[in-house]
Amino acid sequence: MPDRLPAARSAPRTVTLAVDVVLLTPRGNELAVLLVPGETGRGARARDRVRWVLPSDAPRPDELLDDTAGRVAQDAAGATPSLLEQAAAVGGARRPQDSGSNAAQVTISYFGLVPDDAEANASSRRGEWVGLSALPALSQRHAEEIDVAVSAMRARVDQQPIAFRLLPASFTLSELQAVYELLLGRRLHKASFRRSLHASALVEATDEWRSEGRGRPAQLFRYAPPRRKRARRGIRFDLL
Amino acid sequence: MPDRLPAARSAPRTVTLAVDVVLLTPRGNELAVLLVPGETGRGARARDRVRWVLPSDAPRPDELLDDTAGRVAQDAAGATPSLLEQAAAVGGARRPQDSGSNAAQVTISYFGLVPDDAEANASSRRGEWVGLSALPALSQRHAEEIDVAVSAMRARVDQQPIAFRLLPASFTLSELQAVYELLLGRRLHKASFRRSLHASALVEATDEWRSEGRGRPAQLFRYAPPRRKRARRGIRFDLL
DNA sequence: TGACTTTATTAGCAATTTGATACTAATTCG
DNA sequence: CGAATTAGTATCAAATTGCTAATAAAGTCA
Repeated sequence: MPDRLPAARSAPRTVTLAVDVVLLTPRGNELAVLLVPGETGRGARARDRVRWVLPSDAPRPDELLDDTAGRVAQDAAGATPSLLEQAAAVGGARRPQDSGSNAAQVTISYFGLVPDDAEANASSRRGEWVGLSALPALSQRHAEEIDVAVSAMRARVDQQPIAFRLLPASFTLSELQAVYELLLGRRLHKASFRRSLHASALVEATDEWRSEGRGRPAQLFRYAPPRRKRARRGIRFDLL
Repeated sequence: MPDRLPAARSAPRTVTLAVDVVLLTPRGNELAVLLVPGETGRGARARDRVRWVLPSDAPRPDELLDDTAGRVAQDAAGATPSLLEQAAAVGGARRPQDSGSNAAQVTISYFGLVPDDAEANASSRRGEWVGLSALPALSQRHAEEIDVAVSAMRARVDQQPIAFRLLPASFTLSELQAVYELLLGRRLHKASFRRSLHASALVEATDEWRSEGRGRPAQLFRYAPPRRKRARRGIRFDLL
């Protein structure tokens, strides 16, 4: 009944845009996220204790968002993430703490995975890997972004074969299971894990074995996705 | 080895921001998406046939992205969507076709669900509901957005109880199954559907029944989510 | 009214999948 | 050699699933 708004898009509004990246890597028994030192400000007020922030930058002219995320990740981790996907976009309203800027702030947040070995070779890493269970004080926004990123990653774990992105070309089944447990944050049943893995034919055995100190040597496998139609299952109400 | 980029975020860059909304509603045997007539331009070149576009607008000053999406949806559908979630953000690079604008374009795309009955009461709808199987010619970008939105919606179907958003407070189990089949785009087995639904205890029976023409009357149920821990299942390699 | 159609709901059952425990295999350590 | 350790399997009961069919409660129509 009240006046309708015009169909045409209103005049474009300018905002400042930031691309944040939540990089995750295996670290011992849990996932770690890459944090970089926050800006301490030119004034260098010494009493300000170091705050940690997520790697972030604005897109450069004519740079695609995905490319910005890749650049931010490469710059911060000193390595190319083996997976980098968009997690969310937040904001719109003006942020009061953005003193000096009158524009609203929009943040596009990405999550990425960095394999262990890529990290080891990183010659130019900025920031530190911090275990998820021992995060320092972060801004509310960054803490939420990490939560959202981890959730988005976990939601993709059994939709896409992202676990293999954290492993080298050949790996043992125990390593694969450990990656899954790390990504999901819970233990998995060994026999069931191997049974469904074999049934899926996602991996193929190589003729190599690796002896890792004590215990029986493990056979090495490689990721070899079959090209078949995915079977459709019933609804999973138990996930609701 | 090469010079590292400075840690500090580079100077904020302004972009124009658009929020697109992919609204979906049940329509007979399939889902329909809400399209609005495209801008024909001031010059009104008559030979330009009407093109359809997704409802879209730029955020207003100090408006959160989610609020922008809600406003665009309300304005286009004449009703409030019962679900509205962010699907993706794309862009970054300058779009050549944006003549007159030098800024890059970023689009945040949302998907939403509009129940049948809300739609019926819509007094001020703009645009038309078009079945997904009979979409008119759309821009590449809008066609992709619809695909992404439908995929994002389907990915959430068995993660969140979004199916109930398309139904009134009480409904028959056949209606519920029909909604699921519509959302997922495939048929479901009746007995299995009811069995797992009952096992989940997501719905509770009312003492009402509805007679819908011929056939045995169906009992009405209401959505009554239990507050319990979700059971964790094994990995689903068969989805990869 | 009474047979027939239609839709809802439930039973029964075979096949598959899952979770748990235990068992065998191959290696290092002492 | 024997204990400890890690890898990989076997076995089995319980739970889940897909399917067919039975039963229930209406309408339709001769």
